[in-house]
Amino acid sequence: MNGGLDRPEVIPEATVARLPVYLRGLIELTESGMATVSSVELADLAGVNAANVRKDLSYLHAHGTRGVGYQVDHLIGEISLALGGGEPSPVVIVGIGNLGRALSQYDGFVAGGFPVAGLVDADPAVVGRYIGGRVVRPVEELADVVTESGCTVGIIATPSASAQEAADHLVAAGIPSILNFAPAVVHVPEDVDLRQVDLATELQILGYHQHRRMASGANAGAVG
Amino acid sequence: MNGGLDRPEVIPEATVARLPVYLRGLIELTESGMATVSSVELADLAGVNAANVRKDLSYLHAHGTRGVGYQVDHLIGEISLALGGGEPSPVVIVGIGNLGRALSQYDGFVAGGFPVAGLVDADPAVVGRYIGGRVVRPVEELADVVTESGCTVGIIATPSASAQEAADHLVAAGIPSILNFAPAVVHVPEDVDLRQVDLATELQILGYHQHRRMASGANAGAVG
DNA sequence: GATGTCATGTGAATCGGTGCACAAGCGCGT
DNA sequence: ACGCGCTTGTGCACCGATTCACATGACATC
Repeated sequence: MNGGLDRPEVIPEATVARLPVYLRGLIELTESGMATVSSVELADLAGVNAANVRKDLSYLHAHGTRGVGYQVDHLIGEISLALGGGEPSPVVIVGIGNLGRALSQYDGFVAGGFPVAGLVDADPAVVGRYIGGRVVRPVEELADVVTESGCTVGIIATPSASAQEAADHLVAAGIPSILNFAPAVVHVPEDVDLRQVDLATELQILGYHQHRRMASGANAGAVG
Repeated sequence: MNGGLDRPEVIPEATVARLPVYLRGLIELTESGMATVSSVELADLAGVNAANVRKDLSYLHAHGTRGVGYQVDHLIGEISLALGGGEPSPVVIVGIGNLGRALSQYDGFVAGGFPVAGLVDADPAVVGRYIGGRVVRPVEELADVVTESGCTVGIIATPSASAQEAADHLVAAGIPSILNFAPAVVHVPEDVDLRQVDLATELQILGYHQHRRMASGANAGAVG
């Protein structure tokens, strides 16, 4: 088995989450003209431990040279390959409110290989409007939008109450990967990959730490 | 020691990250008129394991009643208390581009106890404009904005290149909690709490899973 | 060609988190 | 008053992730 492939079958989830950060740092290095990078430098750039970087990279083809470091361009190629094969994955945004509009014009998406290929909304008052040169289509046509543009990623930017409905539409349209910005828990079949980005939750986590810092600071002066 | 307090000194980070999700579910339950909730129901609502819910709640004052469940309103009070003491924490947004504008009008913030108290930007072309009834002030006045409104949370919505500068400004203004939306690693003193919300990274993580699913699906037909 | 310096790659210990499984306990119906 | 069913609270084992520390190995210099 394995057909002669020496690429590891699976990359730990925590490593996958760091690869994009490494990639960004490496691209910066390329622009600075650096040809090689050590694990210590890359760790500093990504804000993690150096041994962690080395172990992460050991899951890829990306072998470094002892005493020298890693070849930046080779590393970029390997990480890009791992993160989707270098093929762009068009995304469709469901829910064109404040957030949806901002996301549809966010240039980080296309730069990262995720061009916005479609906008849909359930509100007839929004359907037909043009946002950044793209027309908003009705949610009923979601399956068509997906078929036409080959979208593989869906972004939910609806109000919380409509999030589950939006997810159901995306799943029905055959979208395998969903990014949910609505502050609501949505359920999807287990073969669909769902990630949650929750601004309010992040703020509340910050609030907890702040609260605790003040409380323990007043009592003991120790923070952790 | 402990002065008679029976509240645990520290709540695990993973638990803290789930508390806001529980809180949202509990508020929904209140609106439905439910007075009590079992760990199984709450777990289903939050999309986690029931034993996990019980263990999480055991870190709070929130004791349930065996055979009955937890009292919804009491639970809401305890979680709110843990997550910042119930006091609203005004936020200041640095960088009023597409994302900053969307965030400044995002109603989830004020609903979660994080009213937007100030907008600042480094671009003179943006300073002075009104967004949702609030004027954009120059970044040089950040310290004044913080002092006037009592902001305790800063949101970085600048381009990546300006993120570190924005963070430095926030730190200098005495902000203890920062939420960074820019796709860049920023460094802050260790007494400052920094959280990263990176849309591009999230998409790339989705891209990895998608890529792997296709690759292993073509070879072995097994997905994990 | 030998040697010293530097950085990779990894074994192993540790830490935090998760989830099962069960004992303890509360309330309701009979 | 008694027992049954339901739910909490938690001990324990498992798992993934992190980090230290060190052996391995390459390059440059003399």
